[in-house]
This record gives sequence, structure tokens and C-alpha cells, in this order.
Amino acid sequence: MAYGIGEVAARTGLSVHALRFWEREGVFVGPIVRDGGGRRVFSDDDIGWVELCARLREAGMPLEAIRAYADLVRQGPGNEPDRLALLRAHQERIEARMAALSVGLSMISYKVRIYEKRLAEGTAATLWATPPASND
Amino acid sequence: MAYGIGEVAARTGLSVHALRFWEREGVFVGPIVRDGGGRRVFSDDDIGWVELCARLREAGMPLEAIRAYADLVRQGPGNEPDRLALLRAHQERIEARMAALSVGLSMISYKVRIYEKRLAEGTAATLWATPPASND
DNA sequence: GCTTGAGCTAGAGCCCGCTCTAGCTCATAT
DNA sequence: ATATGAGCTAGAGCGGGCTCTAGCTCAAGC
Repeated sequence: MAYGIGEVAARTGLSVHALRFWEREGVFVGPIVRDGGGRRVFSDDDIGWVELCARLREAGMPLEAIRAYADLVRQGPGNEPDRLALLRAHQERIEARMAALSVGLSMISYKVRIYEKRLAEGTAATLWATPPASND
Repeated sequence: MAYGIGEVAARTGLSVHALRFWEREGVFVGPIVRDGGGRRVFSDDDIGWVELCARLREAGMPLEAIRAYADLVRQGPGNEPDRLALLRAHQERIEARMAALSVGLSMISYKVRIYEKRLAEGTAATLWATPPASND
């Protein structure tokens, strides 16, 4: 099947601007086909790749990294070790990011518990007394 | 104890530029004290707060959100429900972010497994045959 | 024939969170 | 006395990733 850029945008949740931008940045593997009037025509495969990229972006992968991966894929078979290295590197980045997030999350959860407790006591005691400081 | 901005930077891993920037942006709770020559003098409490902020930033909290929280703390006790709401909102943001990361991570891990398998077979078979495509 | 809608390009603009620069003031060490 | 080092302010610049604009081309419908 063939799709116009607008349809692809609608399907993937990206803007048409973003799609054109990604193309300029070399994020797509096969060059997007154009029709008689110069308009982009996306295939199902193209959409699959766009969706893959969208998910990688959501996972915080920089456009640059996606472009590098696309470059390898574009060059065809033979560079599997390079692709694997790239993927592993980003696996680690994501894991590091998640670790940082979970530190932050547990800090916030801790504070949430404290405030919930204070509030519960507050409604019980009706008064705020001198609040425990400790960097709030 | 009292610390110069350089010491604080060294201890927290932030740059002196970033610290000054954060102050301008209202991220700090008490206004930072100045010495005779107009230089910032940080207390241990200040450092504690800076470290808290640093961790929140690492967890992806926007400066603006931290500033909002600092505003509430600065106003003193009485707005605990607001603080709690702010914290809960960011708890949810972090959870959402982690969910997105984990989707990306599992996609990448899946691909890593595929490439590892291909490579293992490759070293066994010495040849790359026609590779299974499926959007690489 | 004319409008409407989708698409095109090149390039400007924007937001965030710094980072860097210029030009200055102090305190201290030599 | 002067050189070094830390700090100061105001403001410019930057990188990433879009987003938006201007000015254009087409194709279809009325």
C-alpha cells in the first residue's frame, strides 16, 4: 500500500514537519519514493521503520544514533557486529537512564509518603505545629 | 559550614554557571547569602537542597517544576496539599517515562538477541546467506 | 475558471538548559 | 606592586529537535 505524508503522520502520531525533518536527517533507510508531482509516497515498510524510530525516540535515543543505525542497515548485510555494538550501547544508555529515574522516583515517593503522613496527622490534629524541616 | 560556589560545584558535579543560572531561575529556597564582596556563600543546608535538585533534574524534572516546588517551600507551611499534588504529578511523569524507556529497551534487547543469534550462526556457517529482513 | 486541500522547499524561529565571553572586583601570595 | 585565582554581572551563543512561515505546485470539485 501507498500513503501520503499526512496519512503517515496521522498513523504514527508524528507531525508532517517531523517526518520531513527526519528524512533530511537521514533517519530513513530506503530513500522515500516520490510521485509525479514530487510528493513522498510511503510504503508499509516505510511506515514500519517510522514506527520503529518513533519508539526509539520515545526511549530517548538521539536522532543521530538512529541515523547511524539506519546507515548500517542501508549498507546491507556484512556489518552485523557494528549494528550489534550500536544497539548494545543504547541498551546501556537506556538502562542508565532508568536507574537515574528510579533514584528520582524513590526520592519523590519518599517525600510523597511524608506529606501524606503529615496531612493525615494534620486532619487528625487540625493544626500544623512546627513542621519537620529536613530540606523539605 | 560555608562554601564558595566553586566548592559547591565540585561537590555536586554541577558547573558554577549552572548554579548561578539556577539561582536566577528561582530554584533555591532561601536566597543565597553574599559575603562582603558580593560572593555567594552556601551553607550545608543550601548544599543539601542543591543536591536534591540535582537528583530531581537527573530524574528528568524540568527546572520550572523544581522552581514551583521551591516556591511552595519558600512560602512556608500551610500548602502541603499543593506540594503533594506537585510531587504526585511528577511521580506520574517519571513512571510514564520509565514505561516508555522499558518499551524501547525491550525492543532493542529483542534486536540484540536476533543479531547475536545471526552472528553465532554466522561464525558457525561462515556465510551470511540472505538475511531475514523484517525492518532490521 | 476558481477555490480548496495536500504537498513541496528553504530557511527562520523556538524552547530548554545550560555554556561561554567580556569586562570587572577582590584577596592573597610573591 | 603585581600577578594569580576566584568570583561577579549581563548578555550572547549553542545543540537538539522540532515547528512554523512564505511562497510555490498540483489535482479535484463546483
